[in-house]
Amino acid sequence: MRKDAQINQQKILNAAAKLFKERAVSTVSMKDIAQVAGIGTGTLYRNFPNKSELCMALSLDYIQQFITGEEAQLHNSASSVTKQFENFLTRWLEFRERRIQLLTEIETGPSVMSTFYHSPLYQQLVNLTMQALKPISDNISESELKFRADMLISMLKSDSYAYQREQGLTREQIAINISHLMIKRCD
Amino acid sequence: MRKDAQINQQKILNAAAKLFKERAVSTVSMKDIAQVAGIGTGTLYRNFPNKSELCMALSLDYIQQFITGEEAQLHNSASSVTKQFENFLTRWLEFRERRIQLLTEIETGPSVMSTFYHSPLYQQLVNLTMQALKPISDNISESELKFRADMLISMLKSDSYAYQREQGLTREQIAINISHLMIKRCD
DNA sequence: ATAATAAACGGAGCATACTCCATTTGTCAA
DNA sequence: TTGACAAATGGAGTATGCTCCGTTTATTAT
Repeated sequence: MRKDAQINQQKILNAAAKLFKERAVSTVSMKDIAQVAGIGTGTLYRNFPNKSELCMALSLDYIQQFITGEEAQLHNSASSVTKQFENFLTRWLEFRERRIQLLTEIETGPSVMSTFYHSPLYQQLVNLTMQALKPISDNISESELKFRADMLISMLKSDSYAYQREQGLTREQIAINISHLMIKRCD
Repeated sequence: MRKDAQINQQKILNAAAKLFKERAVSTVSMKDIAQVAGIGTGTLYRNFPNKSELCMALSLDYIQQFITGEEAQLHNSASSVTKQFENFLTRWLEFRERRIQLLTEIETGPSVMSTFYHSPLYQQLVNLTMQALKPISDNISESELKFRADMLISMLKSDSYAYQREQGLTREQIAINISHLMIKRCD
């Protein structure tokens, strides 16, 4: 990679981060970002083919941090597996709320779902979710575990989650409902 | 409502249906639709505030038919509740595949998720899904049943479903995995 | 019939995502 | 150092969703 290209990529990321701090992500246009970065829109689009992918790049750090934090927690088992799973869900929902604008942009990108699902970001998320699901899923094949992780992530996407909140459910109630749904109880 | 307005609304629906038959939904622009309908774009947008809502209006009939058909089936119990639920899922997935373009347009509309979730279309879907879930969900509150219906619909949205198919799962495998997930088994 | 008015019309115009390609620039072999 | 060229640049241009508002039209009261 040429040196100027690398510099421009950094300029873009800085400009986007700056603008996203100042105003709502959805109100920042690609032109704005190019302008603040001091480059042409063509250059912006070569680096990031669309706004969603730019947001993905910006989310990488955050997600990384979340995952690292969770992997540390996962085996600090101070409570029942059920409680542990509920806590994991709650923290994931907290994270979503904190980064809701970026995540919404990523998840609603035009045809970017195809990109998102094939990104390392998604892979890492699936791996973490599988680890969280494993203790509460006895006798389950690896492929079915993967399926459930995909479904769990799908259930908690921005739109769906926002709708549940709007219906009056709290974060905790959602976490509990989800855990009831995912945990095989035999009462 | 003024007579001319009603006529124009019908002209729009006809034009859209015609164009959507001829080429992919995503390649048909609102301008195209207005042109074929023989009206101005302003008129088009007064009738349908965006493409997603136009697609919703066009889907109404299809969904209605599906729901009517299912309500007839639901109580024709020739098999176990589990099998019945699996069949319901399979038919829902068949329906999705047949109408995938319209449904994708509806589900990925910009900020239209808020509209979609509050549409009668979604309410009907939730009601049907709740009916299908009820026999396999013992001792569950009405609100939790609603939650599960929401989640089931969320899991099977276009993006998520397309991803699973791409991963190599067949429609039947997806139906089975979902039913494993939703049914409380105590083996 | 006619006038008054609210409702609907339509297309010019705007904003924004994204593309195209003539021009510039960094890199590297000779 | 210099020449050649692949790589990168940038902004004009295109497509499309959507809005605004001056004009037209259906309806209703008189």
